[in-house]
Amino acid sequence: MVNIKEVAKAAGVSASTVSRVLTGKIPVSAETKSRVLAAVAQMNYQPNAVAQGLKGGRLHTIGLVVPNIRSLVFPAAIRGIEDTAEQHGYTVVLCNTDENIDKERLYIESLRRRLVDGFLFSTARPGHEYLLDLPDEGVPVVFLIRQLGKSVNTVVLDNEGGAYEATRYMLGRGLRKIAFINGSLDLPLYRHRYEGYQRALREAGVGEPDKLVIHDISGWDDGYETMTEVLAAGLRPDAVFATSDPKAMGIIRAIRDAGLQVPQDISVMGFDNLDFSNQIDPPLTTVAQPFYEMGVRACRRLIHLIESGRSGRSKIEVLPAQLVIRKSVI
Amino acid sequence: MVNIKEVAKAAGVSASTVSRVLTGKIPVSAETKSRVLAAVAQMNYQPNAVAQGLKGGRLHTIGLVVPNIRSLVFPAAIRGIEDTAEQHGYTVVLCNTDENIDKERLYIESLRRRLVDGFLFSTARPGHEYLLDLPDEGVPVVFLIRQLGKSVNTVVLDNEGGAYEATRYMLGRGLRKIAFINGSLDLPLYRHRYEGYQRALREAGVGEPDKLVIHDISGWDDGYETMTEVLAAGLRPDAVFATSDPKAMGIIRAIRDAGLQVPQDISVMGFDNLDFSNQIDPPLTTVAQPFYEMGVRACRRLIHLIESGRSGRSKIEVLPAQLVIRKSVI
DNA sequence: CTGAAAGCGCTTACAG
DNA sequence: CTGAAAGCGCTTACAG
Repeated sequence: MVNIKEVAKAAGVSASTVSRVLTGKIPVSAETKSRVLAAVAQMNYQPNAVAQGLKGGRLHTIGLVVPNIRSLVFPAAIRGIEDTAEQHGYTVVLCNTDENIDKERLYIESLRRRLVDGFLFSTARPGHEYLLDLPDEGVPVVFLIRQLGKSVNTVVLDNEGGAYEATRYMLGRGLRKIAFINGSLDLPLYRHRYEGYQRALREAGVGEPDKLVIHDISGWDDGYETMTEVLAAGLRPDAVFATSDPKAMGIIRAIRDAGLQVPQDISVMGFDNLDFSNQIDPPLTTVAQPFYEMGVRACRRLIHLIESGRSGRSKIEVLPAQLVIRKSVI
Repeated sequence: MVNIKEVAKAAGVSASTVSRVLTGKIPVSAETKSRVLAAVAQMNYQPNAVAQGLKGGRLHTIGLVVPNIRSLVFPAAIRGIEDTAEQHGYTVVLCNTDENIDKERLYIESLRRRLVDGFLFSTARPGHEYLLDLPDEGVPVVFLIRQLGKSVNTVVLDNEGGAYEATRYMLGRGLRKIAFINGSLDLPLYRHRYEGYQRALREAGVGEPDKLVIHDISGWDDGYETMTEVLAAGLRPDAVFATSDPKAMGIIRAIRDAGLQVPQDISVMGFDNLDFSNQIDPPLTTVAQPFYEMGVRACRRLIHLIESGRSGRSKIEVLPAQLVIRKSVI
């Protein structure tokens, strides 16, 4: 690839001048400017980003660390992140940790070697408190979807509010015995969903159903097994609130395999509104997360941190959830 | 972050020596070596990868360009790529093009500015022939999943063989009138699936069903509409071979919405074996693509290209497909 | 407005 | 085996 010296030579100026024309901050005479620009265009010159990075200390690159790229929730957010990064001239480096803390540490270590100007994490959870030290070491960091403490800038969903609305909706449909099949309470997002569910029940004067509030369930297979056990135990909720769409999918399968119908016999509420949630049978009534928007906000905030050079007061931004009514709740 | 000079000072040696200890190719006395290593460990020194990249010309980074990260097929391959890259000390930069050629060009341009040592593309298709020029310009390139011409190293599925086996299986189940709902024939992968289907029919002495071979269908909604029209036109295939799982999902929905049952009235064969294909009702019989393995092979090949520094003879590697029998074919 | 010089943090011939 | 020097390709004070 052609470098700045060759361009300078072709334009009959010094390398400094070429650089000044391209960065555009320092005045250059119109005449030389056009000469340089012509040479740049003609030689198809692109400044070497690595050299720029070495000089300026920034490579205009963002490290995005997600627990699992196959989980369907992260790809949606990634698009928002990517689009925003691109608009600001940043490139996104994607890292998948499999929820493995050693893998995460390795990535952070390797990317901190100047390859990355800042990090976006969707992997925050108890046990990962060391992430909280990064800002103090001068590394710009934003958390996304998952939160941990209050000291780091974060973009999350209003999980409590979303679960509250969904539960209220089910109560409004006359459903009373609403099972709650939840993820791990280690994650604040599942804790908050549980709190939203509890608040709605409390306000309606309805108690939590016995043996039908189950935590620590993850994914479709786990959802399937859990619901199969619930039904095998002779428990018959009016509805099941699954705190993720994959869980809802497994739960629907279990209900059907038990010879019952959704929503005629048991209603099912999901949470996420993943791409496929409209495609299954019955189309899933669920709580939509604005994944794309969360990605955009988080990325903007990070770029701001990077470019302003100071951390400022950290802020937790909470985006509203939205109930999407389809056919899985009666 | 601490730099090599500070480490050198702490160890009482020159920067050159620190570098030599760390790169390990040039002999250093055991005594100084241990002194340097101690300083490195104590100061937690990590060489600045950007400076290394500027010097050596390589940043140990791979650009991965996919058409759509939300499509469910790419995330599976990405894991294989990422794991392989990590093993070899490479980082993956993910780019999503939305099948938009301008976006693709922009990414290539920005990443070629030395940020990336080579590219992995899953976006090859007619109209993107300019990708074929990259190897000639000295950029290591490997195509993955999609192919274009024969001049670039490529890792793809045996699409013809997979479709052939699937069709043979359906014929073996006594199904004769097998509709074929396919993607765009612009992509060799769909052309090859069509050829496999044709070969199986031909060998069985069964003709292609009238009006039931439909190309250019993409995704679940398109699949749903197409199948709805087929049924509305009074056509009643014994089976439908959908050349992607999302299409199969939409087709199953359409069949059910028309008051028919899968597989009792109409069988449905998918293609991909995505994560959710086992979760839907009925669990999908489909052709599995070894996405992870394709990612591994493609990434290995690219790293080999990068490190050997020569392009060698390009090779198209074809991995076998595997029929996964579940419940959607009678 | 413009050029020559210094320097970003490394690596690697060149001497010794 | 080890240090001093040069250089990777830029950018940016420093002179003029």
